[in-house]
Amino acid sequence: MVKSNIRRDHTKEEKEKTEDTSETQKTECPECGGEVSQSGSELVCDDCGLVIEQDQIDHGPEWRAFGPQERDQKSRVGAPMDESRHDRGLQTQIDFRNKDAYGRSLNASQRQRVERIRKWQTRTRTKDSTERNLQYALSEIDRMTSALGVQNNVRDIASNLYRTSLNEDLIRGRSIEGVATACLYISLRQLNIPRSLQEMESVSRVDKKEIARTHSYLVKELNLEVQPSDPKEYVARFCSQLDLSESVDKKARDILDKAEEARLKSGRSPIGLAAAAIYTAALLCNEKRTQQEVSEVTEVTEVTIRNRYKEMLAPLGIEESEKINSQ
DNA sequence: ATGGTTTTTACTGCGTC
DNA sequence: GACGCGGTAAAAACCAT
Repeated sequence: MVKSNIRRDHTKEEKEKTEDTSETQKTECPECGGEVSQSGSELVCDDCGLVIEQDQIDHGPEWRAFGPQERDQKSRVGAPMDESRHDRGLQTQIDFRNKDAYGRSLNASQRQRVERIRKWQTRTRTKDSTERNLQYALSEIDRMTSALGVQNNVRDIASNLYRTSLNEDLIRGRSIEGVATACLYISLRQLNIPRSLQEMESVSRVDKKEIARTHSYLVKELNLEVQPSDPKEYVARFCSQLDLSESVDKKARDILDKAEEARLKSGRSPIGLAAAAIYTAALLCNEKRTQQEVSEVTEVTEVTIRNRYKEMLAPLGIEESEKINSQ
């Protein structure tokens, strides 16, 4: 039901206020420019009678309540679904106590009955291999997210992704671990908090290669959009791992911006670029870290850092002399 | 499969502390 | 002599064809 009855006799300001919250923003008639008002489920021009909109969608509940208790009774919302549970946290729980709703103990036959129901409840909760698969995968995703120390929303997105790949029958012939890790990897990328394949490998039970393979497979099969990660997304994390100050962090981002202008990014690994930028930035800020130290936390070889660093020096023209001074 | 590009591995030489 | 760093060649990985 549309709240037309309230509309009619409102003063102008109040009318505008209510219109803001509703889905219609039109205040004047497109034909004659006259004032528009709500009539039943239609939006009608007061002057010419033109029906501007009909069959509007009411986003409110379809029931009516005449008091708080009634509202509580009729409301059907409850705890949110939890994507990280194999049944989204919607399973039925049967109390372990042998008491009825009033707290009285059950008699022998009732107790037997309840025990039988309870037994089947736990048996059917994870009813087939699919559900067991899901349960295992989700617990793995959970384990890996906490091992990586990222927020729980990542876990939910990864869980959801795993669920859809399971529904699409993409797991067949692949390890549950591999797919679970790939899902997590993709989710992290989508949320712009990327982790390198090495980092994924360190928390997963499968090797880098399989993660990468499964990742590209999932991306292809599910038509996901996973754009290459931005080197800047790694900077903050690596900087703090290296105990570098804010200014280095900022400098490294500047360097990456300049590197982008100089078209140095294409084809190069984002992490390699980030590593070199951090190395250079630390050098310029007199908080020097050795190539080896940077290499250790970024898991990029010193050779790559050197090569990127060398390339970056040219576009940073001014910086080169500075660098020579500091040495 | 293949060829081109990038990264890694492994090693050497140079200068500095 | 250990260390940081720059360089190199070859292997491995990666990518598009």
